[in-house]
Amino acid sequence: MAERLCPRFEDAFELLGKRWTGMIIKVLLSGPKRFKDISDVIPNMSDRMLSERFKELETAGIIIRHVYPETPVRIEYELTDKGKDLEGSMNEVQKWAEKWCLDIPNS
Amino acid sequence: MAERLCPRFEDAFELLGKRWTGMIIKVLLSGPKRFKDISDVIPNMSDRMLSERFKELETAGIIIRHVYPETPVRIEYELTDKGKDLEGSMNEVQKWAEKWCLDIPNS
DNA sequence: TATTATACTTACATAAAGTAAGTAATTTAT
DNA sequence: ATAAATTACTTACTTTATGTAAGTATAATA
Repeated sequence: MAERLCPRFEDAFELLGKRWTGMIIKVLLSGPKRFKDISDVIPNMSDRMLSERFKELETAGIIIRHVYPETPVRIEYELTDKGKDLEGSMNEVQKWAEKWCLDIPNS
Repeated sequence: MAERLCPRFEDAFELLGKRWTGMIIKVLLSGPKRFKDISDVIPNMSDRMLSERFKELETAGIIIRHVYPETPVRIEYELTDKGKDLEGSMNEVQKWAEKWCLDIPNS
C-alpha cells in the first residue's frame, strides 16, 4: 500500500481548495478590509459567498472580525498571524500566475 | 472604484480553488503516476473526481497523459513544465500546513 | 421624505461533487 | 476452462455547493 498524502497538507487544501478563499486571503494581505472593499475587488463573487467564506475563515482562525461601534458601525476583517503567514504561498502562486497564465486584455 | 484583483491570480485560483486539484499536483511532483497510484494516496477522492480533474489539468496544460501500449496497457500522468513550476507554491503551502494545521493522530 | 450605503440573510435554481455500480481488456488463481 | 482480480475509466443518481435575485435593518445624505 502507498503512503497517504500528508493530512496537514490536505487540511490546508480543504480551505484553499474552495472557490474564492485564495482570492479573499490575497486581498486581505494588503491590510484589514471591509465587506464592500473585498466584493469590489472580486466583483464576480456574490455577497452570499463572501459572507460564507468569512465565517469559514474566522472558524479556521485565519481572519478576525472587528466591529467598530461608530455611527454608522464599521466592520473590518483582518488576517490573524496564521492568515498573514500565507503570504509566502500567495506570492508563489502570484509569481506562477504571472509566468504561466495569459492576460487576456478586455476590449 | 477599487482596482480589481489580478486576473492571472484569479485564473490560478480558478484551478487551485477546486477540490482535489492541489493534492493531485502535490502527488505528481514526486514523478509520473498512474491513476491508481494517486487514488491510493488520496483515498477519500472518488475515481470520478480524479478522472474529471485529470481532464481539466490536461486542458490547462499542467499535466500530460502518456499511454504505454504494453500488455496490459499502462497509462501515466506527468506534470508539464508549467505543472512542475507549481512546486514552489506547493512547498510554501506544505510549510504553512506543517506550522499551522494540527496533526490529529488517528486511533 | 426618498434615496443611498453597508453588511448582511433568505429563498430558490443550477452546477459541482459524492456514491455506487458497471464496463472492457487482460491477468492470475483455482 | 472458469472465476476472481486489476486498471482505468464511465454512467446514473443523490446530495452539497454555489449562483442569482431579492429582502432586511440601520443610518446617512439629498
